[in-house]
Amino acid sequence: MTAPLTFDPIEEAARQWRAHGWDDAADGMAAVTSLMRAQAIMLGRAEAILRPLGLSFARYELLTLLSFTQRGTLPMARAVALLQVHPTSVTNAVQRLEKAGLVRREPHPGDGRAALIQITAGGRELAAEATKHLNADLFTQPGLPDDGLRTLFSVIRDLRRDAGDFA
Amino acid sequence: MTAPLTFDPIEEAARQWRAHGWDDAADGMAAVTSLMRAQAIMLGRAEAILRPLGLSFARYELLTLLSFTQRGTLPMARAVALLQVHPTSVTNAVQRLEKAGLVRREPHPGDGRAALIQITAGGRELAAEATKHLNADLFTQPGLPDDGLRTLFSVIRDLRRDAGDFA
DNA sequence: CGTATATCAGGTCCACTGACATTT
DNA sequence: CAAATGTCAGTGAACCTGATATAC
Repeated sequence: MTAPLTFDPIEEAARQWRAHGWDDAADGMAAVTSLMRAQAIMLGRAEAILRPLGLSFARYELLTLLSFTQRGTLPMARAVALLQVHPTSVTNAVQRLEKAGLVRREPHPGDGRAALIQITAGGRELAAEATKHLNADLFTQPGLPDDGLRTLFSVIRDLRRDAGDFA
Repeated sequence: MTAPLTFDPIEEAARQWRAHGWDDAADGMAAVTSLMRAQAIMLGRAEAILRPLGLSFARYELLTLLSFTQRGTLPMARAVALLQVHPTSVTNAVQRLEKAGLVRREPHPGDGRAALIQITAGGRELAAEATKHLNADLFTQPGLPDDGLRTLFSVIRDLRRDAGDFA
C-alpha cells in the first residue's frame, strides 16, 4: 500500500501553524484534528466487528440502549436525547432495525403524537452478541493503557459538558 | 427542543456495563463512545464555520495541506498518505475543489501514472481566509483549557501510533 | 509479466433541511 | 392557535468495493 509515515502528520501541521504565527491556535488545531482521526480509527474497527452481524455502530448503540431499559421500550424523543443525534437519524435507524425484525414501532399509550420503539427477542439476542464481540475485540483493547482511557474520557467529558450535552 | 440531560449519558452507559459484569470493557466503551461524540461536536462546529466559504472540513484540510508545500503541489498518493483517508475520497475532494477553481490537476513530470494536485492563487486565498475563521472561532476556543488540549493530543497520539498511523 | 497509480461506477451510511400531518 | 412529535423526500458528504486504463 502506501509507505508508513516516519513522522506524525498532525505534529507537522502544528509546526506549520506556529511557523505562521498562529501559536495560540496550534494546540486547538492539533487537538481537533486528532479527534477526527481517532474517531475514524475507532469507528472503522467497530464497524468491521459489527458488519458480519449486519449492524452499523449507530444502530448498535440504539439497540443496546433499548436492551438496557426496564421494558425494552423507549419513546423516539428519548432515544434522540440520549444518543444525541438528529431525529431523522433515529427514524432511519429504527426503520432498518424494524426491517431486520430487531425492533417494533408501537403507539405511545399516553401521547398520540409520540412513538415507542420496542426491542424484540431477536433484537436482545443480537445486542448481546454484538456487545460480546465489541467488548472482546475492541473495548478491552482499544490501543491505550487504562489510565490513558480514563484521561481521554475525563477530558472529553469536560468538552461535552461545555458543549451543552448535559448539565 | 429536547430537554437538556441532567446526567452524562455515557457515564450512565458505563454504569450499565459494570452492572452487567463487563468491568474490564467499561472504560474502553466510555472512551470510544466519547470520541465519537467529541468528533461530532467539533466537526459540526468546523463545518458551520466553513459552509459560508463553500468548503467542507475534508476539502479544507486538503487545501491547507497544499498551501503549506514548497511549490503548492502534491502527488495524489502523497495527499492520501498525509490525510490518512481513502484514495477515492481525495479524488472526490480534488474534483470539487477543481470545479471551484481552487486546485488544478496536472501530470506528474517523472511518473506518467501519477497525478499532481496544484493549488491556484484563489485556492491559496480561500485557504488563508478559512484558516483565519477556524483559528478565531474554533481552534483558539475549542471548549477546553490549554492543558486539556495538550493532554488530549498526547493521549490520542499514542493511540494513532499504536494504530500504525506513523512510526 | 506483475505491480502501482489513479479514476470511475455503483452502493452504503449517516446527517441535515424543509415540508407535512398529527396531537397536545 | 401555537408548540411539540415524528415522518418523509431530497440533498450532500464520506467511505468502500470492484473494475478499468495507464504506466512503471
